[in-house]
Amino acid sequence: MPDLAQDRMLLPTYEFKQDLIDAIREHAFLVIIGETGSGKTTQIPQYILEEMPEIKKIGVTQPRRIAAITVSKRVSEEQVTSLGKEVGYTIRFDDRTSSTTRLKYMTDGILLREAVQDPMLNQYSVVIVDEAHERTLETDVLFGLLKQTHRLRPDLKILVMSATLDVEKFSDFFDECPIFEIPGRTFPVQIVHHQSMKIQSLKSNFVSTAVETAFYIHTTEKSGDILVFLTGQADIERACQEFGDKCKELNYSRDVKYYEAEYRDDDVRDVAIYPLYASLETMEQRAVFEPARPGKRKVVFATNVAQTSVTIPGIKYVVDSGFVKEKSYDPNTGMDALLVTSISQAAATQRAGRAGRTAPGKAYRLYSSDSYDHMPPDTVPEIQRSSLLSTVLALKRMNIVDILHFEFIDKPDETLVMKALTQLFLLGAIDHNGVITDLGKQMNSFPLSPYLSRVIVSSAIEHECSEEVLTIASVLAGDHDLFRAPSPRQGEDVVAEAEKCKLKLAHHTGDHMTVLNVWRTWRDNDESKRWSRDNWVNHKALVTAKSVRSQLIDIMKDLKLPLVRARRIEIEKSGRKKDGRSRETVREVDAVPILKSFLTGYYTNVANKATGRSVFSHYSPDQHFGEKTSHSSSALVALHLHPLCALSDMFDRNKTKYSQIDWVMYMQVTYTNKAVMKGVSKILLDWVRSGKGHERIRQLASANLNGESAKITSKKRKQLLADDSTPASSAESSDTDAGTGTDAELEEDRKRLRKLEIDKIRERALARRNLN
DNA sequence: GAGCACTGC
Repeated sequence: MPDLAQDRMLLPTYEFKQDLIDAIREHAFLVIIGETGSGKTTQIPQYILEEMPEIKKIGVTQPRRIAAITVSKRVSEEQVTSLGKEVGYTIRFDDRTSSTTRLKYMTDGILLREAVQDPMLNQYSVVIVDEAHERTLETDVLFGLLKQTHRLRPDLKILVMSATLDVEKFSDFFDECPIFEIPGRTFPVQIVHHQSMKIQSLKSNFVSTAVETAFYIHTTEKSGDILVFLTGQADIERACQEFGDKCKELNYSRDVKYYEAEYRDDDVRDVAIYPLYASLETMEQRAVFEPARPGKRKVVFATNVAQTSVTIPGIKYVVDSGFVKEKSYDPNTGMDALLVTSISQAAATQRAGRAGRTAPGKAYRLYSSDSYDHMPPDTVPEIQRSSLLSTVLALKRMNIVDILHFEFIDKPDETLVMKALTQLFLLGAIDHNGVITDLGKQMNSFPLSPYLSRVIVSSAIEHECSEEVLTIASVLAGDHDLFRAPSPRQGEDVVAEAEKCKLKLAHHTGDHMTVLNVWRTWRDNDESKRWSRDNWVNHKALVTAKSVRSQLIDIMKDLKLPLVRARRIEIEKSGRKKDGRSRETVREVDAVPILKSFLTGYYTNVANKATGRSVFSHYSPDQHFGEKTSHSSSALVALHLHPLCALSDMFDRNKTKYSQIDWVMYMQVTYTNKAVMKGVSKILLDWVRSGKGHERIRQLASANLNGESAKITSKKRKQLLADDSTPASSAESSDTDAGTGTDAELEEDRKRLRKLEIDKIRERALARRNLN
């Protein structure tokens, strides 16, 4: 049995133990830099535990659930206690702490939730924010909150731990606190740049270049596994294919001396090729983490999962394409853009570092060192490229009313904040003075987007169908697709079979009721994994939804919101003509109250379909008020159905359902090379017009949403709200109702504007990156 | 006809 106590003394942090303790005693804030393997995450909290008996409780945050679990397990072993006693962890759905817990690892989201309950964080004497360099949305908000808490509770110790060297920003933010540097224990990585390649020209062919480079490494470098960073599933599958083809050629020519000579290391002629991205089934992923068999070289084509979330043992060579797929939220259109962009220097460093975990390594960058020099030093923090709806609501809940002047380490764009405030007002979560309402408080209790929370509340108190809505919301809350799509490689029969399964489960009103159908059929089949597999349903999505659902039920009970089953209605179905009679009545859940509930949250996400076309255009309710408000800017973006949507014509070869679509609501829209909606159901426009929320649009202009009293005049606010980057033509067209002009003319307009909008979105996404 | 990565009382 290994001597854990002795191992601990061998870690780089050990020789700084006393200095660290002294520094923590002396200062309220401390920044600690420690590279991977320094032991900072496991050791420093233990030093405090052991050497500072006056400390009550230590909280350590991690950006990922897995890290919170594994680290706390390790530490409880080192402390020779069982997990959950002195040392424990808390993550969503899993609390392994008790009244005796003095060291608690948790996700940053948990601490954020706790801060809403108790802004003073009274249970903690020390709070440690780990992996601060990742700059997650939650960490950034915690920074601001912790600084505020410190003013009220000067005894609270706050430690920020980060891997990057560029931490002066953290220190500056926390009153220029001292920075402690702990040497890491990684191996040197030699960096090789493709000197004649500019990153701009690489963009069109980085996949093939990456494959060639990996192949070059395989044939010329000594043993050691290869990790190739690409951007997404499509890239990765193509790369695996191309690399495999190249290797086949090579094996075919084994007898030819020329090829033989290319091997520098005779032991690794054979390769095992692995794709790695998050949506891979767990089983398919597992093999990547096992060592390759002797004589084989592992070649892994991966997304950014491999940059932060998972570590693959044995990697000696890294190929860095220089690109990443990055999500950024556009407050003007309310759309998420998911675009391939070049990475930051910090990301490049992190990728290269993956080659030196167990031995000296080598990183091949597909771009020149000049291109590297021109990359932005840091990735834009998440808070500057996300919707701030939940964040702003949580801050308002903590009575932080003036969000625009909240102390963020990096301020989000004002448009981003104003958009969140506007939407929260439209949802009824804040009032005219920017103060949270009772409804807003209820909404904040749910671990969901404020849109979905609004829907749930409404289903309980207005539309009497919370049982069903809860189910649908639980599934939609996760971003797994409910159906799995077969790869075309599996053959036409399989594709057809999958489509048949989906058609069988699809509901004619769209995705919401389809979710309910799938859920109930899954329950009827004992929640069996086999049933999911056979019916091309994503089992994981349902299992996760099940725990979410029971969590939501607990919250409903706390809030005293009733759980009500939706009414059943009798529907006449034309059955088979067995005995000459063709009718049969069935009792079914009434879709109307359910869809109406969803509309209370998503009434600004409504689109209508151009006649005979597959394109939708966004509807702005204020068209009917004859005035233009901020959110009307997206009025003419062309929207497309995601192919997995129940209403997509993929399910309906005769396109009967499809042609009957007039108005729809959607839960989400993402722009990649066009704007694609997910979670789409048919609605009636009257439901929108008669909805409560609709009226709030009119009231918007006179509200002081940020809540800073009279600091911003209403004129100034209108300016802030107005989308001045929208082309004038689009602004005008959004004022005129779709009733004027012929269909053909409108279609022309839409086409033209769609192009403008798309260029704008791309431009803005890029501009935001370059700004920072 | 489409899927970067995380997360939540």
